Amino acid sequence: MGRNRATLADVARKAGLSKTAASMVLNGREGTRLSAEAHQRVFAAAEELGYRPNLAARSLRTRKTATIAFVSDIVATTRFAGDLIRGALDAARERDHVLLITETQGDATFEQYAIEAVLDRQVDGVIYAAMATRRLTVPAAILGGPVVLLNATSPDGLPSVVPDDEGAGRSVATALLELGHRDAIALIGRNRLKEDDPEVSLAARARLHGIRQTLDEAEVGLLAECFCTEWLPEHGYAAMRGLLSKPRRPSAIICMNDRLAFGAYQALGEAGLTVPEDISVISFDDDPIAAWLRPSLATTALPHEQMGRRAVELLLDGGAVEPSLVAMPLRRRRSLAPPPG
Amino acid sequence: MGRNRATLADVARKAGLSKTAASMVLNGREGTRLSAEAHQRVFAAAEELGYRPNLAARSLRTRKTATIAFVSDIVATTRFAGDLIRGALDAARERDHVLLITETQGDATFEQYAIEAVLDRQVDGVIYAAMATRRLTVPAAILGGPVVLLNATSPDGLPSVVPDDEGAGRSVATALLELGHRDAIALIGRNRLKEDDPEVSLAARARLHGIRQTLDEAEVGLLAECFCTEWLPEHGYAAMRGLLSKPRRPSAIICMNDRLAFGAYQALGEAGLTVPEDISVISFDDDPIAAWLRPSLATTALPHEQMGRRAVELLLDGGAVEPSLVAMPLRRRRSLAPPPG
DNA sequence: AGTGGTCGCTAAACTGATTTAGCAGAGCAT
DNA sequence: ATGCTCTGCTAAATCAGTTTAGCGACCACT
Repeated sequence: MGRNRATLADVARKAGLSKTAASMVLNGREGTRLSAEAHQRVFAAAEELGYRPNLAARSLRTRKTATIAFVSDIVATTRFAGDLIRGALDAARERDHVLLITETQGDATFEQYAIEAVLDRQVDGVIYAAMATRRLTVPAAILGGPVVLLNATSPDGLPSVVPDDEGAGRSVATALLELGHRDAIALIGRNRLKEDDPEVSLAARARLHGIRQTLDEAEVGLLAECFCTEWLPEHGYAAMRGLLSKPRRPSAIICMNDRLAFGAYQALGEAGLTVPEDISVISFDDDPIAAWLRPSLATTALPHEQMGRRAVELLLDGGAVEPSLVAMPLRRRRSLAPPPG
Repeated sequence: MGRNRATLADVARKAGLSKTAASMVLNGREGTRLSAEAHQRVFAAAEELGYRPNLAARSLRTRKTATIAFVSDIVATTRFAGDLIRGALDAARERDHVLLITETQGDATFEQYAIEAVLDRQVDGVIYAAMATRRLTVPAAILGGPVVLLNATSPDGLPSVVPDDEGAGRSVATALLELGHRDAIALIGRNRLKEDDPEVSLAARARLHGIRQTLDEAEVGLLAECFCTEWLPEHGYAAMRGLLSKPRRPSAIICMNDRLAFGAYQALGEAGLTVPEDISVISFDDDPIAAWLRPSLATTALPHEQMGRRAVELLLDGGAVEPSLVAMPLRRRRSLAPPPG
């Protein structure tokens, strides 16, 4: 790859100057007393030779690589990972940096390996990302340089970027209250594990808290709360069937994520009920399926792209130490209507 | 990041040997005449100092970086990208390599930038990936070193890895024939643009060809073929409604991808028809929603993870020049049944 | 005339590895 | 005693940049 590229020495020779002069000119160093003419000659030579610096050589001296490590537990399995990466990629490009991506798959050996691999390559900093918003402990090895946690927080007080799930909970509840829903709001997706163990999830607790807080302020109680062992369509389906078997039918359903809502839609369809005329549905995440459902599903979007971007900014530009909360915008779609009757 | 790491010189000093000796021992060079004792002393010293080589220095000399560039048009917008990357990541790790990921967003300027950024970093090779299987022309700049096309082919005859869409077409048609479907099979998702322009898609034509070939051999014709401007749920929905408005109802539907099938399910549900008792459905991709649908959707899986892996193997280990076809396994699920009546 | 300062530039050191060329000593044959 | 080979090891060059220290020419001032 890239044999016979012109070197700085070539440029210097062609410009009739020393390597030192060429280096200084090309790096735009202030305060050198090189003549305007020398500048021109160097630029012309570099241009003509198609000179591009060898970054390995440069970083050997400067210990900078313009490379950021993006270490995550699981890249692939969530549809969101791509957005996280894309945001980071964009922000990195704007700052002339590039991303070295590795995955630990939640395995300690792989993690060890991944960390060593990136540290050996002298990355300028590490973004340590989790695919589910949660608390985690970062390996000591990377603490030697800048680190930003993405979609995670840590007890070490490292800078971090997380979505504002609590705000999303408030948005969701507010949206229903504004439509006039009061005592017949049901919740699908309670989950003790996710709510109580921050190493599993921070989102569940925050979403629930936001919802509760808003409803409490309006002096509204939940009609029912369904527990689900996982947040998958089948669990949403089962929960919805359970709700429909009860005497009082809810006027609105809040699902803890879109996949649950997808399952709820299926149960509603089978029961011959119509969204939103019979029941409104709203949820969290803005998974692509939310827009594909009929009727389209109102939800609050996980701002993954923005989060990825923010993480890079925090890493390179520095910034706040307290967790950086990124707003989750409400997507108003057709699954919302005033309560029937 | 990684200040005060031990250098090779430190190891050599501690072992009471020269840098040369230390280097040779640590690289396991054959044919050096260094004593067993010298080997031990070097290993011990390296271990004790926690020595890790500075890869910038090494690659300055060797022009190898153990780094592969993964350049793609669009990482984020498809749920599949993650699998492609994951497969590549795994294979790279097994070979002690690491992935530098960049995205061109289909923009020529970004592409130029991305290519320069990775070449400047002296990557050992480039994987050039497309998110939709298609033909493309790779930028001349990367032709200086090893290149593998992933999910794409090029006129240059570069090594490439693509899914076996034609085989998938045959699997799909065969599955229906085996169940006894004959003259009432309809197809959703014909698309002239995708079928005729290889720079847009190679999959559409190949899938169609596989289906046709198998049906022809069984002397079965398609009951109907619906054209769709895009392969999104709404188009599948519209197509399915169209089919249902005709006098003869199909016994089975082949959708060109799972999103179309999702839309078809919605139309079937609204029409009060049951899958698979009234109509069987089968499609392509194995999008996560396929398993989530009720009933679960039979489909042929895009083997993205394997493809990513294969691309890295081809790049590092060399191999066949003709396009490497990766099989698309059939996922038999509940949406299949013999024709009614 | 001597001194000091500024200007415009360069030689050489330095980064941390790999690699080439070759040296000192031992053993052996002549 | 001399020449030869083999063993076990090392000095120094090299990769392509950045950075430090400083050199010679010219000018102004005393």
